[in-house]
Amino acid sequence: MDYLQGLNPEQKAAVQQIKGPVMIIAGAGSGKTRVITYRVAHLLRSGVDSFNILVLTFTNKAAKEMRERINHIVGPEAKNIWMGTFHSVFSKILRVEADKLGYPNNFTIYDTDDSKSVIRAILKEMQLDDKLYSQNFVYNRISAAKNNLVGWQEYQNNEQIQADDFSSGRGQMGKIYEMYAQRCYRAGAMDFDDLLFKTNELLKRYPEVLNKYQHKFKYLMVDEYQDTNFSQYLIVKRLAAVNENICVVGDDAQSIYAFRGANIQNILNFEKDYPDLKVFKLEQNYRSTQNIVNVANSIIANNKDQLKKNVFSEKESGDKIKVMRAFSDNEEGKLVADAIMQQRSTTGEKWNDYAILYRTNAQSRSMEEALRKNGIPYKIYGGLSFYQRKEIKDLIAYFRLTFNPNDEEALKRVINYPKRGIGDTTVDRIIVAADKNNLTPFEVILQAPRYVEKAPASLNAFAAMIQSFQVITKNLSAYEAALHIAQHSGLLKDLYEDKSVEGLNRYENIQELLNGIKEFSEREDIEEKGLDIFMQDVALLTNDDNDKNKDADTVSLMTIHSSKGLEFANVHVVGLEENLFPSQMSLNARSDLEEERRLFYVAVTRAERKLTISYATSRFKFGTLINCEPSRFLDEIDAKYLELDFTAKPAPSSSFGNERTAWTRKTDGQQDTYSKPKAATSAPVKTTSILAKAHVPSPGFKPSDTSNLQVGMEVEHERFGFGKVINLEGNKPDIKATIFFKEIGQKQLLLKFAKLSIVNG
DNA sequence: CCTGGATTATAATAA
DNA sequence: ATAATCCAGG
Repeated sequence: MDYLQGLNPEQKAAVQQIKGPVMIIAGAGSGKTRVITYRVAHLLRSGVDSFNILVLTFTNKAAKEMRERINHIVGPEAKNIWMGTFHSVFSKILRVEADKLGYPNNFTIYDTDDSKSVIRAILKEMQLDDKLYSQNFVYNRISAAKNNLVGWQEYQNNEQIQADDFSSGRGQMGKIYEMYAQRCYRAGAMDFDDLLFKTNELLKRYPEVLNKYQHKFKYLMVDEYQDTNFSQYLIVKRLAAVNENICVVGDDAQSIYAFRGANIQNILNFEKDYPDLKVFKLEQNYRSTQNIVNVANSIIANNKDQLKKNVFSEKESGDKIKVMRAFSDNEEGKLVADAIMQQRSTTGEKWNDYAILYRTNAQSRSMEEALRKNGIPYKIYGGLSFYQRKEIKDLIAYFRLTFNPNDEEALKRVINYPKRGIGDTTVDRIIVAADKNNLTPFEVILQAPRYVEKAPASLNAFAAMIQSFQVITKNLSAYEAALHIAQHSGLLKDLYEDKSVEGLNRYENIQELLNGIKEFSEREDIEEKGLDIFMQDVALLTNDDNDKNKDADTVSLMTIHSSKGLEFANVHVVGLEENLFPSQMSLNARSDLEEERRLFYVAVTRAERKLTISYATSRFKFGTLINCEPSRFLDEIDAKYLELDFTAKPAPSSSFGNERTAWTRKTDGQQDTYSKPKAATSAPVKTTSILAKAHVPSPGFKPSDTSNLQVGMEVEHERFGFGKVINLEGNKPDIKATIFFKEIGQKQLLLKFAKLSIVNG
């Protein structure tokens, strides 16, 4: 097959330029993926060994799609090509080389939750103001530092950074960063940013390792180059330094990951780093109608920072862009669902031809509800992934602990789940002892009586259980090992006994995970199939988990970020409101606002034939109804491309009770936002705490020994006041007393907890 | 040590 | 609206 046919001259030139540095500036819909896949095919056809090619992408979705397409063109040889996200490719390399950096080769990968949990623990220990040092702020600050290759030592020694931190009253940041790095190191764990940060360290400190990979990856390709951060940029630069066969593909207009440290300068840097590079510009859009492309161009024209290019379409001009106004978020969902319903019935398109794109995951709810009411099948991409569910994380934490007992976050997660009588107090003592004696928490537990006061016997049992897992999993397949751990940890039983709907669901999820592991055990295309191997990639998996419904005909719902690279015949972009899109957080800096605008550009350019934009004049946020203004982005579009549809009327009262109340409320003139009144009944009931404080204990109040308490005795309780014992029941440590208090009436108390002073007996 | 109700923070985007 | 966290009470 001649793969060069069907490419336009510029595309063809880019595909054929396989030597030296190449930059492809690819406008939206210009056949970028096509060029990359064909270029790989061309490399192979030109005699390049498939083992010498590395293709880097940003999302799992992109990597997967690219692999499928390359498979399709070049056949089984595609398997040998290294292809994946930055994170997955370099975690594989670190698995081989980690010992050089002092990490175990089976290091754990901490996900964002793990990282934040470590930070939370550190902040608590340091007793810092959690307003000033919020978990998110600290996390983002450390992440940004790592993405710019600033380690904790440099962080502490950098005057500029220190000055910034001190002036914002956060002088302890450097110390927190240090502790965080050391905690992770002690736990044998790398966070997401470490996967890139440590790769840089590796390539910098070990020239022979760098050399090895420079010669392995003789040909590099990087997709979405505009989204690389400094850390990624430097890895690529280092790897490419010898052969300089590097091809980057990107579109500055679609740079939407600055929040993750992406630096649009990397595209400009590229020209400086490789003065003899060849640049190709793909400007013809093959995806969308002229109207859609024109609208996109008119949007992006509002940005100052951009490379010059002229994206154009030669398709028909197409429909105008429809703008719908709704009165609430729920009504917006209804309008969208109705529009899809109606259009599909006249055109006979498939559900697959429709996508709903939004700025934030939280907006999916009103859309989902409306689709469900109309019986429209849909699939949500992104959001909470399968591997982020609590029960899945719990079981995986057991796996993690088995292979890396120093994994502190996994330990904290399961040490008392299912309940085995090891409470927070004991865990805190273990951590303190670990810090003091420079041990890992698990090492402390192994010698609990020596380090931990009042160590419960269950600690021993717990350690023994984990050790038994370590032994047993050695000789079992991944599936058998996983099942063994699920059963013997007690987790499976705990979930089985929960007969609630959610409990049933959780149990099924565990079964699903086990099934997934079983499939992995039975794969024939890989050599090693232990549970430890399965575990290596789990932290990097996102939602493309078990796509058993992959081919189902459904409407797609996703954030604009995750829609990048995809295309749909009909696209609804919803929630075009000030403070939502553009996001409120973006209004302070021009650069942030421009990124929002590029995001809007990405959204618009997903559409092939029909684009519909909508906004609501009010929506619920944090359970409160707020008023919304239409987005400034709407004003930026030349009106000649738009068709306004403001026919929607406020919904009738019956189905939108909430809103009706809200509107009525508003006309009171009392308030312009409205939240549901607190349940009226709750007001007068605040029993114990209010009443209890009414009693002032007698001076010199001291709890008595109540082991010989008898019915009829009079006692005083610190808060409940004076009372008389009217009944005693139960056995020794759990004796329950029924006492009639003068002020508040009858109460039942457990003697081992209640502090009672015997007044007379 | 454990539980459930009250209180509080949270929703900007992804690996 | 809801998940995480806190805290009193058992």
